[in-house]
Amino acid sequence: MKKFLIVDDHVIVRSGIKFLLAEIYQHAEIHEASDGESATQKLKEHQFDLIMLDIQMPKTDSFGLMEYIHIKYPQARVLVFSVSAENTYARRFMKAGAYGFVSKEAPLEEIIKAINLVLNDRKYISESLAYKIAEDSFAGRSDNPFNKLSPREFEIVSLLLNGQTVSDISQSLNIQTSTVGTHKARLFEKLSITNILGLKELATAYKL
Amino acid sequence: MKKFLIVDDHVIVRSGIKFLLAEIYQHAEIHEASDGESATQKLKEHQFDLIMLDIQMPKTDSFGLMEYIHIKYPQARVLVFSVSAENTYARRFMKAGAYGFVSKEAPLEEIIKAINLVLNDRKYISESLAYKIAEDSFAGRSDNPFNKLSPREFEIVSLLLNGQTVSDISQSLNIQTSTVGTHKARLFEKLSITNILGLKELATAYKL
DNA sequence: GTAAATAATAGAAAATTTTCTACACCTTAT
DNA sequence: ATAAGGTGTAGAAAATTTTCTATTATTTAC
Repeated sequence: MKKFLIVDDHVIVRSGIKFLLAEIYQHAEIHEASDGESATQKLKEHQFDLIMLDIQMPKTDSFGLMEYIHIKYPQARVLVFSVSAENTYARRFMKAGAYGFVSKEAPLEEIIKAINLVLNDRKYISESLAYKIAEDSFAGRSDNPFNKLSPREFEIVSLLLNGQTVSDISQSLNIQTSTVGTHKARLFEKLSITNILGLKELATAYKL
Repeated sequence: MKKFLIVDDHVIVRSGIKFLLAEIYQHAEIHEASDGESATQKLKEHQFDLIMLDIQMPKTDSFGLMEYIHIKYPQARVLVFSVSAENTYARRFMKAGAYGFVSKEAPLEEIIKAINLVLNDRKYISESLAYKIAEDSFAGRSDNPFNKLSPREFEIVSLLLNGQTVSDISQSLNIQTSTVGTHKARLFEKLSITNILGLKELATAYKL
């Protein structure tokens, strides 16, 4: 009989996962924890086969919890859940000993697949995420997308984040607006974003 | 027999709610929609008693959906879900015809209570939220600059923060780009900002 | 019950941004 | 040494956004 632990602060999400697990593993014993503290308590009391860990919990350092589980209970497999398919997090968690990483947005089949694989000691990350990671390391780059930019492009990123418009920038740098436009278009392309908010998000994510 | 519709982009959350509803209402007919489009489709096909609506969905304007439901299917009760207990949103949704507003972080009992009340034509908001709203109106305060905005302006703020351009919005809302432009200019003026990054900052500061 | 303010809407013109194409100048690798 | 690729630059055209002005409801205030 398998033992599961679900760590997530939202009762609705826990129920959803519980329901899902109960469907696949008829005789499973399923426990829940809504924060790091109750999770460590549960870990003391039981020996779990699989831990489903949400990574965004307000009062809990889920990364710390991940490391703790990996050191203290290395036999337990951890499948990490996140709201958005975010590769920065994924890599760190996998490195810290997680066995799988799956987005809450993923279709049911993918989630089930991830659970089954992880329970059989195979690692799992979604295809799109795998692709992203592969793409990054293939380029021999660190994962910081801003490294792809040329000096001039990076300069323009700063000004853009400073709230300057294309024409402001063309004035500051004494170049034509079309030149600024070209730089902007090229850097958006390189960063795979479509608007200033995307840039802001990236900059925040990479603590620029 | 009650008919329910769950609108949420996360399959896990939908399952959680579904499971919960099925427990309380044994013979309920429960439908799901993962975005605005499939939701409107479902609405055409069935007459729902209760609609559980998540307010943060990437590709969907949930506020617009709320208004649409209220106008097109006024008999349907809508219970709005949000990740964080956020009062700015709550008030607007209630005004737009929602019957209840509950946080995903709320304990199960509270969620059940909300569902039951709303199904019996009673409105529901959480105690903490009620308190916040009361506090706000007591102080008669305009502390939150977003309160200065008209409903339409606020709607446009959401879409703008969602990364939509002026023309995207004009399409979504079926109005002219110049109209969107006017709204945008007016709301920028009211919020004393000059660009989208300022809006993003404000939104972050006020936990919008 | 009427006047005044607020809200939602656009048409037209002006301003700005984006796109497309192109060119010269560096590196860099074969 | 030459081709290939990235970089910085724009002109011109196209597309989008902004601004200005104005109309029509709707709400609010007195």
